[in-house]
Amino acid sequence: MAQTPQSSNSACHRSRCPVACVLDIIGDKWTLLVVRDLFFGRHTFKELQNSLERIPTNILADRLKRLEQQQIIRRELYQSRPKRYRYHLTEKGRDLGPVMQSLIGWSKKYIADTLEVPGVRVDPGA
Amino acid sequence: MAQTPQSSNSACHRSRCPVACVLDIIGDKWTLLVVRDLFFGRHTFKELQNSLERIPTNILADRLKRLEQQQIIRRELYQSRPKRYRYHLTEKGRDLGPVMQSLIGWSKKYIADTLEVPGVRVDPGA
DNA sequence: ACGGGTAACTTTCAAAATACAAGTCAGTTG
DNA sequence: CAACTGACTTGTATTTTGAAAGTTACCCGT
Repeated sequence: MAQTPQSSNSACHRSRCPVACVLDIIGDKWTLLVVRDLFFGRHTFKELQNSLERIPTNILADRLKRLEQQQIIRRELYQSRPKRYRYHLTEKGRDLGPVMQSLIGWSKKYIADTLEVPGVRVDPGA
Repeated sequence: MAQTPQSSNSACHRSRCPVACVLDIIGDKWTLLVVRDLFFGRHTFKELQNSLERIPTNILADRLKRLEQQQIIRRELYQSRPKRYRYHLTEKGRDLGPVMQSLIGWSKKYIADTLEVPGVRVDPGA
């Protein structure tokens, strides 16, 4: 266990209900889409920005910041002369896989005409 | 199958990704908390309003309206002289159970000091 | 050295969503 | 008839969002 489970729940303000707490972290329209893209092999700001739903760049920057604060993702400098970064899911982030899967399962049952999801791309270097 | 799975996905505007589609429906801070309360035995407007996180009444009214439009819940008049309503999950709504469970699972692993969740109360009359 | 291009953001500002309080409405109870 | 209840609705201030443009740091070709 790398990411210290049971770390301080500073983002948890509305109540101590586990559902409310997790929604305080990922309960919005964009956060889980960023996580989805990280699961599916997009890692740079540009790649995330160019994904299907065209997330506004200010929102993307904000969500990446929050996800990093929550230790759901990690930012890694992969080229230092023009500084370039790559984002990766931590163990805590990868553990959102089941959440993603359950959402996809519900979607496929109840929402028509959704796209086939590619398999999760586990990145080799993590 | 009562709720016609694969019904029109009118709420699905950002993209055809199943994750994006489902987030367009339940991707906000309050919707899943209302669903949680319905799972756990709260059914009237007043009961939902008095739950742990004290959702503002205008937001609650709005979310109930949307959830009903999506056929995730059903509104039932249970007393007609002073009109009183009860809200219930449909099959489509109850099928959000696994989503809720996966969220709770993640929460228990990564967020400290969350409350114990009571078992889901399956209401007898549904 | 200059102009153009790229990645990763940040800033600006209008529009939409949220939060809080108060008000409405139908009916019931004392 | 006055007070109360449940189920909302309305008004308004605050916050978040979204779209576009701007910034910074660097590379490349000429």
